[in-house]
Amino acid sequence: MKEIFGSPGGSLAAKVRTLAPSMTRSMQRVAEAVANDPAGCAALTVTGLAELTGTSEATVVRTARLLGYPGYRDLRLALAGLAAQQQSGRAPAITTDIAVDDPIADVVTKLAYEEQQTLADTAAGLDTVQLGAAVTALAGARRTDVYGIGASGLVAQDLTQKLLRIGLIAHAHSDPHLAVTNAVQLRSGDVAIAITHSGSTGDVIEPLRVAFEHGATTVAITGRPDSSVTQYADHVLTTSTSRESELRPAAMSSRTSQLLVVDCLFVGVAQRTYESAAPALAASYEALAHRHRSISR
Amino acid sequence: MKEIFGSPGGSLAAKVRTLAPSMTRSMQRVAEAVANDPAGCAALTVTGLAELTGTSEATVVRTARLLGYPGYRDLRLALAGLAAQQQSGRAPAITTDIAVDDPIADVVTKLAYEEQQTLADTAAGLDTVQLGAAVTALAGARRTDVYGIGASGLVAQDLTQKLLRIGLIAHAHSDPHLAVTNAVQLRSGDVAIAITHSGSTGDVIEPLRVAFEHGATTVAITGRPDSSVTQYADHVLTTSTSRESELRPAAMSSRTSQLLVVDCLFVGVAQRTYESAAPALAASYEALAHRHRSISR
DNA sequence: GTCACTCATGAAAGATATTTTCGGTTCGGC
DNA sequence: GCCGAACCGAAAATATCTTTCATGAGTGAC
Repeated sequence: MKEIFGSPGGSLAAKVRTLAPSMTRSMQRVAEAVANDPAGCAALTVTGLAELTGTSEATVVRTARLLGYPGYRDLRLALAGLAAQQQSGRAPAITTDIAVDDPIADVVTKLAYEEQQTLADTAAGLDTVQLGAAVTALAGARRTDVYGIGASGLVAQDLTQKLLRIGLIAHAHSDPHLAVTNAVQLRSGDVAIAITHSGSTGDVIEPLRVAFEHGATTVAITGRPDSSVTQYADHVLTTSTSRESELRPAAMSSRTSQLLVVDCLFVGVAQRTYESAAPALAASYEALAHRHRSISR
Repeated sequence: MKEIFGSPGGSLAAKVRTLAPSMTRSMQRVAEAVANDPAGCAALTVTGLAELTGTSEATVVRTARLLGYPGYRDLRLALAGLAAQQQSGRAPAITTDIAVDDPIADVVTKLAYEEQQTLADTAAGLDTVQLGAAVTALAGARRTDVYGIGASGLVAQDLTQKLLRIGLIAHAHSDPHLAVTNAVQLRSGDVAIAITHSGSTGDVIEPLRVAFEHGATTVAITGRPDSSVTQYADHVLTTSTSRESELRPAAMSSRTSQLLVVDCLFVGVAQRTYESAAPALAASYEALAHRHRSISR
C-alpha cells in the first residue's frame, strides 16, 4: 500500500475512487474487486470476474469502459501490467546470509545476488592501468606460465585454456615443484601470473619469485594487494573480497572475482592480437562443432 | 539502477535464447518479435502477431506453448506485465557488444555487466524442484561422479573440490574412457552428473548413459534442455545461454552459469548435511590457514 | 537421382472469450 | 397504482483463440 506516488496502480485506485459515485451498485462491486486485487482479476475472464462479483459480463464490460478502456480485454492487460509492477516493487531484501533452513529457491536467489555483487565490486575495484599493462605483457609474451592452487588452480587453467585458444603459449601449474622448475626457464619477455586469493599461498609465491628473479614480467591476481605475493609482482590485479558466511566460503566469491579478471585479461589480449586471435578462435570453434555433431543425435 | 537483479526482460529473453535452438524457423521469428518488443506484441492479437511475423496463428500459439504458457492469451498477459516493468524500470542496458577497439575500461564494464546478466538469467530459469531433487540425491549418495570436458571440466572439478570439502566422496572425470570405466561401478544410490553446455558432447553423454543404465541417479547441467544428454538424466538443470559475440565466446557465459548452478548444488547439499558439513568445512579451513601462514610471511 | 518419410507450416474448422443487444426488473415520482 | 428511466443480466453476435488437418519442403536411405 505504498502506491501513493504517481504509479499506475495509484492511478487506477484513484480513478476507481473518483468514478465510484457515478457508478451503479453492480459496477462498484466490479471496480472494487479490480482495485483490491489487480493480479487476481487479471487471471480471470469476463465471465469469471462477473461470477466473482455476482454480476454479469455486460456489467464488467461497462465498468471497464467507465474506467477508460475500450473493453475488458484491455483492462485485463493493464491489470496484468499493474500486478507485475507491484510484484517487482517489493524489495528483494536479500540482506541476510544464507541460513541452514533456507528453502532452495532462496539459496538460488541469494547466491546469484551475492555473485552479482562480487562482480560489481571487482569491476569497480580493478585498476585498468595495471590491467592494461598486464594485457600488453601477455600479448607480447613468448610464453606464459600461470600458477594457482586449489580453487585458484581452476581459474589458472581457465585462463590457460583461453590463451591457448587464441594461439598463445600458456601453461597452468598446480604442482609447486614443477612450477618452480618451469619458472627457472622464464626470462625477459615471458610472463608469469600468480593467482591466489590470500596472497600468501607459498606454493604459488615461490614460482612467481623465481620467475621475477629471472626477469620475466610477473602479474599477481589477489584479493590482498598488500600481501607477500605482490612484492614479486610487476603488476597487481586486485580481486574483491566479499564477506563470507559459514555456508558460503570466501572461495566462492573469490573465484567469481578471479574469473572476471581473467576474462578481462583474455579479451584484452584477444583485442591486441586480433589479427591472429580471430581466426584461431574461429578454428577452434569449428573443430569443436564437428566433435559435437559427430557423436550427438 | 536496481536492474542488476533479475532483470525483467531478462527472464523472458533468456528463455527465448535457451529455447531458440529447439524452435523451428517460423517460431523463432515469433519468439524474436516477442523478445524484442514485449510491449508492442502485447497490444496485438494472435492474428496481428501472426501477420507481423509473417506466420500463422497456429505458429504463434505453438511458440507461446513452447515458452511455457498454456496459450497465446497467457503469453500476452505476461508480455503486458513485462512491458509495464520495463517501462518503470528504465534499464540503462549496455547494449553493444565488446568491440576490438574498446578501451580496456569498457571491456571490464561490459564483461561484468554481461556476467551479471547471465547470473540473473540463470537464477530466473533454474527449476528449483529439479535442483532440490538433485540436492537430495547428492546428499544421500554413496559416491558421486562428475563428467565435464574443456571449460565444463573445470566446473566439474570445482564441484568436486567443494563436495570433498564437506566430506562427500566425489570424483571429476575429464578422460572419457576412465569416466566410462568408473561409471560402470556406479549403482543405485550413487549420483552421476554430466556438465555440458551444448548437451551433445558425446564424451560426456556416454559415461552418463552408462551410469544411468547401472541405476545411478543422473543429473545433467546443460544449456540445451532438449538435447541428447537429457535422455539419460533423471534431473535436468538448465543453464542460461546468452548471446555471444566474437570476442566473448559462449563458453564464458556458460561457465558463469554453470558455476552458479554448481554453487547452488553445493550449498543445498551443505544445508542437508549440515551436521557433518559444518565441521568438515571448518576443518579444511583450519588446514589451509595453517598452510598459508607457514610459508608466507 | 529417386523414393519414402518426417516434420514444419498455414488454412480453416472448432472452441472460447468478449461485446452487444434487448427485454425484464427495480425504483422513484406522480 | 401507473409511468418512465435507469439498471441489469441472458443470450445472441462478434472477435479472438485453439485445434485439426492437408500440404509441401526438406532429409535421409537406397
